[in-house]
Amino acid sequence: MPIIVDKEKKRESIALACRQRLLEGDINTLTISAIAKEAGIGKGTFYEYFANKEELLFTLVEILMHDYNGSQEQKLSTCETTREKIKCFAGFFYEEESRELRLLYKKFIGISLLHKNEEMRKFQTECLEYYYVWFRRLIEEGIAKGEIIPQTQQMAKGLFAMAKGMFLMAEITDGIDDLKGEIESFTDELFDLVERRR
Amino acid sequence: MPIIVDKEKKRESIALACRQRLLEGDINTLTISAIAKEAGIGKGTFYEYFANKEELLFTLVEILMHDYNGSQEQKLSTCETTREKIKCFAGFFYEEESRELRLLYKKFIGISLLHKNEEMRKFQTECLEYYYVWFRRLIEEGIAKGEIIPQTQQMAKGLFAMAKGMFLMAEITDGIDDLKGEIESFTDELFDLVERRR
Amino acid sequence: MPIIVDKEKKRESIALACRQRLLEGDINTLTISAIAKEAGIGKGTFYEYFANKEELLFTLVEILMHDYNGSQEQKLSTCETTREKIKCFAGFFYEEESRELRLLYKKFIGISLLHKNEEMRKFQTECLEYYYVWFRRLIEEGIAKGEIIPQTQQMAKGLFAMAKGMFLMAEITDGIDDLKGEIESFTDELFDLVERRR
Amino acid sequence: MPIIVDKEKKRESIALACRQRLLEGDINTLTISAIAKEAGIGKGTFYEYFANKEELLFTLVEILMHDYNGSQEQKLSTCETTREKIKCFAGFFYEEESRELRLLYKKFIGISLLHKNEEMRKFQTECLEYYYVWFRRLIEEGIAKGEIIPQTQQMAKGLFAMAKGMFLMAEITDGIDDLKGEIESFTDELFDLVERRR
DNA sequence: TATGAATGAGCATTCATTCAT
DNA sequence: AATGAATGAATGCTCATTCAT
Repeated sequence: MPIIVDKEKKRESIALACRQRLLEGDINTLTISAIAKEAGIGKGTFYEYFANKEELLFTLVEILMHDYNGSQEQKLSTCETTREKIKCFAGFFYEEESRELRLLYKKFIGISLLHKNEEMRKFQTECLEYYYVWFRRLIEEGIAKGEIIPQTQQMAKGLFAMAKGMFLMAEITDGIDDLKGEIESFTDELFDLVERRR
Repeated sequence: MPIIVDKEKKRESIALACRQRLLEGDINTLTISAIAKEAGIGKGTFYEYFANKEELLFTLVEILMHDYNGSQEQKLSTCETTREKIKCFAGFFYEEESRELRLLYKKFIGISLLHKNEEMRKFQTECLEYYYVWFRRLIEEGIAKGEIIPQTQQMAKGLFAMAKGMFLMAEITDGIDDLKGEIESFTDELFDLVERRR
Repeated sequence: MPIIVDKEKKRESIALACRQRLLEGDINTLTISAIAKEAGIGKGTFYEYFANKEELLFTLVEILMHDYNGSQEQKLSTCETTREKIKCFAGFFYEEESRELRLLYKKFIGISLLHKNEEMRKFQTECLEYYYVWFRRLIEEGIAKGEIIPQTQQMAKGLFAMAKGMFLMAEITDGIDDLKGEIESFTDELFDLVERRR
Repeated sequence: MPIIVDKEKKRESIALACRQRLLEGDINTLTISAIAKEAGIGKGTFYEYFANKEELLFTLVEILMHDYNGSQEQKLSTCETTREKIKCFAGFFYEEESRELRLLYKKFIGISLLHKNEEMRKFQTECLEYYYVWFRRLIEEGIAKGEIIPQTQQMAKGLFAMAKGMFLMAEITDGIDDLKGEIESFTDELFDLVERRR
């Protein structure tokens, strides 16, 4: 009888084996040979589990994202005010905890900007949707609790975009020294304006 | 008597010759051979004017940016309110006029996110500074004229980041249908909050 | 009690399972993986029944040839004159009935021409002998019945070669539109010359 | 100023350098690396002159064919009767002189039978046409000179096909010991039948 | 007996870069 | 100054075959 392997488990283990290399270098630097060596498998074996290098990247992001989401959900539940929750949420862009995922995400965006890859686009859209829905729910709760004014709802996407834009600017220029400060201060300013005075 | 060629002029003409190809495809797609053919020069000649492909890209962006800045300056001078000026400024991210420059800029960011290129980083920082200074001046003028409240100053970077983040999200996902609308509506909401009632 | 499988039966069923794929594509296109999938067996199992892909091809040709020979024998028995019999015999090269076998045979010849494969050569020789003996018997009968002159005997191989050559030319060039017509007309011309006037 | 090479000359020299290898082995055996080594060039250089391996094969056949055609034309001019000319023509299939070309031609047919290659088909059709036209002219001359009866014209293609079929059978089976004898004897038999008695 | 996971040798192809002229 | 012929390192990918179970 043949050896039966848990394909999904092995996929993940291969992806995880490349984690360090993928964080350090560019995906183009990571050759199939290197992947195979890193994962301790043969070159041909890689293709038994992935159709191409991009798929490996997807898999890795999915794993890291799944892990992160869990811990993030917990963290959010400890926040009291909406303002805190938003800040906690934005922590993705600067907290140590999400460093790896962030690094990968950054590269993801890079690839997306350079290549017209439909798979990638779909994946990015899904990620965005996922977090955006989450984010909007925070705002809704804030409004429901009377913490913030309803107009804030319209600003949700913009607030979200601000954090992302800030992060990316920080990544590619020397113009932003204190990313956390910048994001939080903008958020605070905005909240000072939209929060109901009580 | 040797023909004296204006090195800089030739550099520009070579870069400009690749404009179309660079807009359409990825920079990796554009081989040195293709550049040479496109510019009507020999492959070896390329290396007389550029050290590598990135340099050609820099040159092209500089040219397009220079052109754009001129027309943008004019346009801004016709705006009356600060709010209008900001919107006009953000037009970079969606106006037809800046389409080409935007496309290139997008690819620029992509490359910057993927590779640790010091040259690139410097260039990006300069670009950012250039526009950011400009942008802040708009805000300052608005405050001076009493159109907006002083706190807006602190929000300048964030507003700027929002537009950029919005643009990039639109580029890599299907989640933003109406980029112009999104940017303008956030700007409007914010201005409604920060504008001094007169 | 182990299940006793008729090895030969299984060989045939595997070969037959690949019939379609073998007719459509090149033998190099048909990978061992594909064979296994097509036959619903494991890749390793293939090697239990065949030493290599060529063997599978042999088996398939043998099966189809055996079937064809049966029906051909019947058909020949309904022909009256030797001329008709020869034509019926040559039908192999253009009749719908033998299409599949012909297609495979063609590929067989292709392989034989490209590779020095002793197995293949033996197989081809046997096939040739088989048909040639048959063919010569037809001629002999014709002579015995007084339909054709004895010299025809010497021409048997040539007539046979003509049909094959015609077929192969038709397969590899656009120079022969009406294969059946060409073969029959040559045969007729020849028979007009060799037939005893009665 | 750059080095200017006669592209056509170099193409031919590369093709010729592979002559031996191509005659000995299969075209699949001849890797690009081997070609490069054989021709004393770099692997990349091969692609400067040929789009793929098939093109190299074409080129080689064209060269050999061109050479052969010249000497064949001469030989034919020394034949007196049409019968002799036909035999001389058929010499292609067994004379020592055409051995190399024949070997290549055989492989050509093999490839054509195995793959649906439009380029190849075109090439084969052209070769066939070329020789066939030549062959038919021989027959026409024979008729004009009153050596053979007009019906022979109709048999031209068949005679041609016979020689080819005979040759191919000889190549792939052990059934034909004396190719020259077989072709000549069939031709003789036929000529005895079609030649005007004088 | 049957299997399918694992493998790695092997190949075509690309392209930045060099350098003789 | 300009050129383009030459190059070979580098890479993604395929697939027949093996073998532990």
